[in-house]
Amino acid sequence: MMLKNDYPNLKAYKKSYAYRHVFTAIKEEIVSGSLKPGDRLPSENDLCLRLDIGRSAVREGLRELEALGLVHTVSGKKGGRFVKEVNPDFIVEALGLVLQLNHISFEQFMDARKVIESAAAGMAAFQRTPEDLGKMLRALTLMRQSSDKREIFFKSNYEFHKAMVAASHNTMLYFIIQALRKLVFNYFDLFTLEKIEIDTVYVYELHHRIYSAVKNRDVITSREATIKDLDDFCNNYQKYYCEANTSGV
Amino acid sequence: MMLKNDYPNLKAYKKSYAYRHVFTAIKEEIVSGSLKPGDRLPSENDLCLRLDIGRSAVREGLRELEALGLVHTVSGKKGGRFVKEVNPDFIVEALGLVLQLNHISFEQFMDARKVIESAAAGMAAFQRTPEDLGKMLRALTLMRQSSDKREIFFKSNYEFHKAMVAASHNTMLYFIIQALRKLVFNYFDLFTLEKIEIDTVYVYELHHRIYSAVKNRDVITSREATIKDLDDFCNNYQKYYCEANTSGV
DNA sequence: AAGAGAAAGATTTCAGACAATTTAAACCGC
DNA sequence: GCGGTTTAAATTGTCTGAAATCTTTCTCTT
Repeated sequence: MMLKNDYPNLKAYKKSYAYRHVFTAIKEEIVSGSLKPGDRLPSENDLCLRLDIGRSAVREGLRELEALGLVHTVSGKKGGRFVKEVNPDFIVEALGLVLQLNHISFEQFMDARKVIESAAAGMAAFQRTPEDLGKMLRALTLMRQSSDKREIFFKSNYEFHKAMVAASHNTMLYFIIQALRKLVFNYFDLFTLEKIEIDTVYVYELHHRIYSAVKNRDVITSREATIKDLDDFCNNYQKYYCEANTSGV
Repeated sequence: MMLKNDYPNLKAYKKSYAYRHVFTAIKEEIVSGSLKPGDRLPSENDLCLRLDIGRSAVREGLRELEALGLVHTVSGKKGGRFVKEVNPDFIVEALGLVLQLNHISFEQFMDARKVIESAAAGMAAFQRTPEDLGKMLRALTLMRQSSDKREIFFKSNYEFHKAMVAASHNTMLYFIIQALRKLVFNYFDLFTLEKIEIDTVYVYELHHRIYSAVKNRDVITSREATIKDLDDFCNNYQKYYCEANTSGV
């Protein structure tokens, strides 16, 4: 037997499956930087020719890349596959699955956030640069000015925390925390969030405390104020969540 | 025109793409629990018939599930797709991409681990139950007994930390930390790790300190000893990594 | 000039055939 | 009967060609 395979197959990828080869080949190009965010991948047919692989295998490989959030697909003319910006979306997806599959409660989730974000707050107080402080201050100022515009207030609150975590200068931590923040909106009852009333003056002052602590390199206060902020959020959520559950339907 | 679509299409999924429908449908079944870990999914052809969707679309949907680590594929007779145990593998993948794409250094990565694991150590000192202590003690005992067997020593070290993090009773934190631990071996120079010499008596005593602190609900010591452990690891790695780089090729 | 409609270029889907992989059963030689 | 070999079966993997769909762009009519 084994006549067909007497000679080595010219397709080097044959050690594994073809779709896997597509995945690793393109991932390599992205990781190495020869494909940058925004770049467009060759069309499916081009990839077929270039890699000497059928369309279905190419498509499956691309689908994996898409699932991992490295590329996104646009259909239609001028469409194609484009390399995505590095983003925490896949971490959000991954942690979201953990959340769902383990039926993790809101409290437990928030506990995790508290310890991680407060740690980042401590690091920020150590590592912050004047530029970091500038970004935080801009977001803070916007918070004060937009106390009557809920949307903008929330947005600048978000930006403040983003700047604060960035001030820790730890990219790993930054992505994990960003992912956890996004997760709140993806997996917990948004309707309840909508109803939460906020004392904008109080919230502003609390955030100003965080800002001052980071500025003064006061690790302790920076951590404590961050925990307080998340605690308030947690209590508010539960308060309104309970009210909704005991009164309604 | 538009004669064909005068009547609503019976395929409800048509709001989106077919492969997406496959993905969400099966993900739902897994999340809801009607498909449990170890269960086998219907074969590709069955899914084609059941969902009234072509095979390539079914395969692309399944490929996404596989990329997210929800199922794994076995080819051949008796093969098929099987639901995987909930595991941190896809978090590892996600964080690994962040690591690679941002060219995060070993030091920065370890800094992130330090703050998160020490936080978990603090929580463990609060939350630990007698059962948790039992698991930690078993791993600790194995460490002492296997001080001359490097493999087993490392393994029980790993188990000790696993038990410690589990004692925090925070599943979210548990998965994140497990993922970070695995990441070390996936993305940093393993050869250097191999060469690290360890003072097993010292390491044992440090871990015993962690154990005692958790047992005595001593949050501060629990955190500090955990940081010390990671610091040692970090220093050892860098020491041998530097030696390798300055002496060899 | 504006809007409807056709064309273009890409992805999406489908159907069907064939290849590869793995397991299980059938078949032999002894 | 036993052990090894061959064959068959079930499932995933791959390839191909055609058609459908989606979005942009151009064109033509009004």
